[in-house]
Amino acid sequence: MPELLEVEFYRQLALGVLGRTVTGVSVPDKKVLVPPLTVTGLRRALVGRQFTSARRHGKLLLLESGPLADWGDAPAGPILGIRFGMTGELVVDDRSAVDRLLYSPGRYGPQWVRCRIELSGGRLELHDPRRFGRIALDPDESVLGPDAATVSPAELRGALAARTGGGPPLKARLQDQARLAGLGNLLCDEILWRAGLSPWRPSGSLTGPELRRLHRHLRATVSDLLVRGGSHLGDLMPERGAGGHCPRDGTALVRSTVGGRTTWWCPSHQV
DNA sequence: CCGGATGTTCACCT
DNA sequence: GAGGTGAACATCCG
Repeated sequence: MPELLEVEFYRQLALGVLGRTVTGVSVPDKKVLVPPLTVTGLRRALVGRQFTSARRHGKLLLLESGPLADWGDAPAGPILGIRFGMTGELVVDDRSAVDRLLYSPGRYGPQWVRCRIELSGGRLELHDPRRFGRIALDPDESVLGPDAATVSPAELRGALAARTGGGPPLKARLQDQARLAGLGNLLCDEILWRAGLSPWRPSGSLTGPELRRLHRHLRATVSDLLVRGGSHLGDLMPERGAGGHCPRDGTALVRSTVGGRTTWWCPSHQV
């Protein structure tokens, strides 16, 4: 997916639908709806309302809807929650937010539109070739940890704290959305590479200075790659593959599986 | 044809 | 209970 950075771009794109009225809903792929949500349920929930805000929590995009009428006491509508899975992309009025994804635009297929919300003057669509994306109403945000883009040093320390032993590998814990929301596979590799920390370090084994260093690089990497335009534009990314070398010291990168995900790291300076 | 892919979840071990 | 592993999901791409 779409990690935190891409979802943030989607959020910015979604700002363009605020204040416009939902006129219809179609769901070419029913699988995207999280049970018990149905097409008619989604339609009844949204048609006639306007989206009032676009928020993001980790990799979850949240579109809040307003009341059906402009009466002062009419209740606000539900929150539309969108998860993008591995290949999901938001398209608003036929515009996408990200230049390059794995299955990227330029290769748009109408067959990949999994959900479409018609709005006055246009539409909001979820494109998703691989069909891991999901849409829910009023998603439970309480299951998510603090957002990685704004996490404080104390919150990061808490997220990495181990209850038993040294804890799981650092990278596995950084990707645990219940502890810290928003980091995915690529961002974690880039952050750990910049911070000079091995993905295998037990998450609870970091010293005070190492925690501060990780926090600094985490925040800096997120803002840096937000400017660059995506998770795939990190310094490590071009070397992240067979035969790749560390851009910092030239050491051959090592491929491991950490927390179930392919991990590329420098055995020389990531300790 | 095969392996792998920016993710989540569940079953099954230890 | 915590944590690890592997598989499943589904589809496309190199």
